[in-house]
Amino acid sequence: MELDERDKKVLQAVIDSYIQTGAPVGSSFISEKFSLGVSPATIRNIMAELEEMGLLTHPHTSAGRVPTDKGYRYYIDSLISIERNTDEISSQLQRPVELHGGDIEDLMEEASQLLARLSRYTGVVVAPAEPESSYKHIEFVRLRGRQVLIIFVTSGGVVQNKLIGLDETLSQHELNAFAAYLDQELEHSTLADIRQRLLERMHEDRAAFLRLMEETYRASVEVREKDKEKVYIGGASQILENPEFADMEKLRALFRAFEDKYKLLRLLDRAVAAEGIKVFIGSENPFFEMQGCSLVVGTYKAGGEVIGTLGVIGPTRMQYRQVIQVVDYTSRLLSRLLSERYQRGMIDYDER
Amino acid sequence: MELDERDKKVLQAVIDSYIQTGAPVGSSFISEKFSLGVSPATIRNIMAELEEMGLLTHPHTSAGRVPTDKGYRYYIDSLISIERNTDEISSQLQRPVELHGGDIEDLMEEASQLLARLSRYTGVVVAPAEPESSYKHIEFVRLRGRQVLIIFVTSGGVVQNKLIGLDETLSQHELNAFAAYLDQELEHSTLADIRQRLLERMHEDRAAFLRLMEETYRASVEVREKDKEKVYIGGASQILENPEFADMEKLRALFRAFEDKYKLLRLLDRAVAAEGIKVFIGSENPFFEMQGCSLVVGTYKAGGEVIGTLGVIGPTRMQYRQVIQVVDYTSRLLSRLLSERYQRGMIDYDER
DNA sequence: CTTAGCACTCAGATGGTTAGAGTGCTAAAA
DNA sequence: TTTTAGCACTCTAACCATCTGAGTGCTAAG
Repeated sequence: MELDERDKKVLQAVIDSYIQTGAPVGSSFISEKFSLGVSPATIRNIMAELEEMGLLTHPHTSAGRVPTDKGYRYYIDSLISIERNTDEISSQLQRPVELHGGDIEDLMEEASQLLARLSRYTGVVVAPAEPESSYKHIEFVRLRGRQVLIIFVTSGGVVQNKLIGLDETLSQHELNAFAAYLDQELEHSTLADIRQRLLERMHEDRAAFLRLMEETYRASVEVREKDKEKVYIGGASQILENPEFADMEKLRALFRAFEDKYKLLRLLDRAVAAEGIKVFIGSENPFFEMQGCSLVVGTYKAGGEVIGTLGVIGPTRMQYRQVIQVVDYTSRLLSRLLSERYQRGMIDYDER
Repeated sequence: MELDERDKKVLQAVIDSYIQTGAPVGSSFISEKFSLGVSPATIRNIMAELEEMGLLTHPHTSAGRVPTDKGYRYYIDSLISIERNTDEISSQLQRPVELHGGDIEDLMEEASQLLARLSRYTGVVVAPAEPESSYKHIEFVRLRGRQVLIIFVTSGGVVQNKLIGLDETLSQHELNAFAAYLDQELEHSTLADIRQRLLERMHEDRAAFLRLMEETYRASVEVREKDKEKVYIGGASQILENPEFADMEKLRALFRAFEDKYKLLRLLDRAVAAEGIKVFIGSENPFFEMQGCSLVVGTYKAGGEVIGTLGVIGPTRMQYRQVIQVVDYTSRLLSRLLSERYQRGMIDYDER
């Protein structure tokens, strides 16, 4: 695909205009608004070339040109230069953004909403994966009656809790003893190990604690599941502002996709590999069979390590330049906050 | 408002038909399909009366009749008899529904999705309020480096956790001692008391624990906030299936309302007072300024006490009879599960 | 290689006509 | 007095024809 300078300029002009207005772009429009110093006729010739290469299309004979997915791809890969300039975004905000979620869940929720607010599309954040978490601590708290609260803590700081009712009364003392026993038995085990060992123990141990073990086992399973599932979506309603979603069929498909968190997750996770920001355009993505939708994904880190992904979903006709900046900005912001929070006292982060 | 038997039958016929088809109902249609033994002309006269009373309207001169909000109100209050018959719903399901969420959050999420699935509209569940929770237990777990996990447990079994980084290293031993100290100090205090006392102590105590106290204080504040906020919405996309939401403006307003959880919460909470099932039609509700939307709300209980609300949001033209049954069914189901879960060993619930 | 000129195409707007559904009213029938 | 048949009237939605304008593609001249 060899485009000379002028071809590139025309392609860029068409895509920029189309992103702006949403209407097919005609040759005379380009010739007038962009000072390329050539007549509409020449522009037409170039457009015809670009169409031949599959970068533009025609809705119908007498309409202007519209970018294809391939066109957007080229646009993003070669034409726009993204300024990694957080200042530009910061200055758009009346006051510096603050995320202050008390716990991680709140923080993720807020981050997804921030993405939505800044981009005017829909924000998505996938909670940190906890791949190598191991056993840290268990606690049984006796509440009124025979209720016992199981609190299961992993080395990564993930807490799974579960309220159960026992068939017989156990004192707090007995519970503590049993917790201490488990702490000792399971120290440093991985989640998989824990499950294995608990199963073994359940065949030997006293009946009184059987139920506790059983439930601890379940809690350990749920740690994994819970973590896997968490996808935060912010500003889903914003996407309705875009005229491209006037079509009910499309809209329904999109919202169903939002509800199918598992698919979204797989989609977002593909971006984890690389550290930069990735853009998936329209049909490019096999997991998200949504025509007309693009996705801008980035990652966030804590303590120098990539631990999760976040991004923006919008129509293919998206303000890519701005959105890429927004994702970049938010990913840095979130990374900084997480690092501050987790590592205070260990590492000094001073990139404010 | 005195309607004789025949008037009522006509009103019911009109509303039933309209709910079914979504199209304005004409006099001849009623006369034919419902065996009232009168001619269309008579039906027309009756319809005119009903219109005068504000129970029906006219989209335009030559169209059939459509119920007004007032009409629906009358319909629900006086015309439909709801069979509290869970069998009818159960038999609609291929297999009995099961909710099996590991923790409460999962359970609520599943319940909202169940509501949506059964009703074909959108399900909403408000998490149990924890009005009178008091202090139960605190735990500090040392993770790697200077990270400490604070686990704050209330008497109701709500767990708030928070990961912090300290400026200096404290041993697990020291942490335990401090936790024991707090356990003793704060035993049986209400949340408000705790905050009060922590603030007092923070002026006296050793600097080393100051940070811990501070964060414990914050955690106690967040328990409250976290609880307040949780609204689970299931099947929001389902509402798109209804033709009445083809109007983008309406749709946007609705989805924005879904995102404004706080408002939803206030709306749902109004239903807590009474135990039965309530229906809010269209404009009847001041908090939810949505024309064209109705809400069917119920409550759920644990151990005989009402602890939360749940409901279905759909268009005013809603299958009320079915939805009321669905809400009733789900509320019983959820109540039973919660009771089993919380109270196992204390009370025997055997209404399966 | 560029550009002016021109015929051609097609979507979308405009407007008039028609068919059909359903009403309200009146006067006759029960 | 109530019900009903009959009929004129109203309004929507669908259909069709027409028109306009935007924008193209092609050709031939610059």
